[in-house]
Amino acid sequence: MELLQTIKKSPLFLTINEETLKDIAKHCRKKKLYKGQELFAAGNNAENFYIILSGWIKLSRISREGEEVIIHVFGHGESFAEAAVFSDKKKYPVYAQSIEDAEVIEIPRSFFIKKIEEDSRFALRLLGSISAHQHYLVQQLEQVTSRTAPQRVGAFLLRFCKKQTESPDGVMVVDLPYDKAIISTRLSIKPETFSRALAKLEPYGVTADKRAITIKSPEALADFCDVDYDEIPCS
Amino acid sequence: MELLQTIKKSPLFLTINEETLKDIAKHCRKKKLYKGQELFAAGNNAENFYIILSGWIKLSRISREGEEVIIHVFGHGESFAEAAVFSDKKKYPVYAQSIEDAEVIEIPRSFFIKKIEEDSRFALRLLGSISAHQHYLVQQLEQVTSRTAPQRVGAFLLRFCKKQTESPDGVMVVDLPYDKAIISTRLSIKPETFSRALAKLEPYGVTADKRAITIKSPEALADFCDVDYDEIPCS
DNA sequence: GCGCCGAGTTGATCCAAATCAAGTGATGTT
DNA sequence: AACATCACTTGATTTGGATCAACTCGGCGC
Repeated sequence: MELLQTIKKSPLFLTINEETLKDIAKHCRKKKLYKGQELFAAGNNAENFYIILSGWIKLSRISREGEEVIIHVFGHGESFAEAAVFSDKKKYPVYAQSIEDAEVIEIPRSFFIKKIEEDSRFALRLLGSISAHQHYLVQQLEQVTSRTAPQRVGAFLLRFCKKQTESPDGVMVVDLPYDKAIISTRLSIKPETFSRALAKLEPYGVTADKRAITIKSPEALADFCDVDYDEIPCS
Repeated sequence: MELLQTIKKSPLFLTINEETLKDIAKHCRKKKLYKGQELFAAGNNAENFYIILSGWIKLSRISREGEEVIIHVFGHGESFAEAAVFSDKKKYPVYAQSIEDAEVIEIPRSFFIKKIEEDSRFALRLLGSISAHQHYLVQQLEQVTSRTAPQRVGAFLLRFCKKQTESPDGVMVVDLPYDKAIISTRLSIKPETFSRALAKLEPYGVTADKRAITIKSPEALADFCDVDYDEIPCS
């Protein structure tokens, strides 16, 4: 049962025993979304938070002029909207939309509060999760404020792209997770700028073939982007 | 006893009874800081979070080139560093420094975890507080990404400055809380740009006299800055 | 095979903010 | 009173990214 497996692996439920996990699985709902479908709108009452079974969900704000700012993009196994659900106003501050066909687990606040009352570890797990989101936002604010477009693109490649291959000499090939237009909006640059920024990384051994990006020198790229090499997943 | 009064008023301890509040006050430490003193550094073990008794504390990151990015500034009665203390790594991700002579209440994580275990409302209060911080970061990311410098300055005047006076015809005078250099760094613009941006708000009825800013038409300013007028404190 | 559409790229130009430099006025020290 | 320092402002110039336009290429439908 895929839902139970995903719950088991979620950091939200670390250290929780199997019986309780099964009980949780019973109280959660699966929800399927097609590409572009809205899960919730900014201002909606925040009754549920979510864990992703498949696909990608983007959280965004939209200005009065219709300009979209992507705050975060979440993928398989990740949770989101916890902060909104436990905020004082209990309203979603952002729009949630699926980038492609997706499936999410919906966890009701009322149910989770009962769990917290039974066992405070649930609260601590939740705090851990929200803290990770907050850390990400701090990083993004720093990136947008003090890094150039090429640095931001390079940091994205190193931090958020799944490795396809990695050879002993350090050369790696990573996959862009979704359309370049989504990536560029997430990095707060325009698609034309994304193209130019990617091209500017060629001196650091970066070449692109559709969604497959080859990085000949990950450490040089990390240095250029002012990214801690130790922070890169699986490096 | 000022410490107890501040704790009483803190949203972290909303609905907690007087006896428990007194007990909490006993387990917390006061800490005095002089202007420019560092409270904690990025990477330090996060053992305590804080509530401010007096003065201002800024949280910032510093790039390899030494450029400072101010993530947030906190003032009287506000709490900070909760997320770091309850994160998985339990390390501060930012530097904390006092902008001027300040005094803070230090709350140990171990003590607070005991409180959570005794009464889950402590966890819910903490979640509310961290959610508010996260909401602020989302707003900042949106501001930096899609608003011009004058819009950001105007939004700051409306949202974060204490009202000195407000007359029946809507004219208000607000005070800048600290140096313009700190404000400009917080808004991710340079001091020269801050000066020019402030001047550009004159058509919206904004005039400055040292730290006192007169806003003849707050609603027009709110409209220009794409700020919800309803969101402005005490409007 | 052809036409259309979407995703992405490239070229030319513009502009908001940064950078660099110099100046002003208030405050603090001697 | 004189001088130094700090906070801030103003002027001139540069620049990274946006904007606007046009193009390329691959996928899809007929």
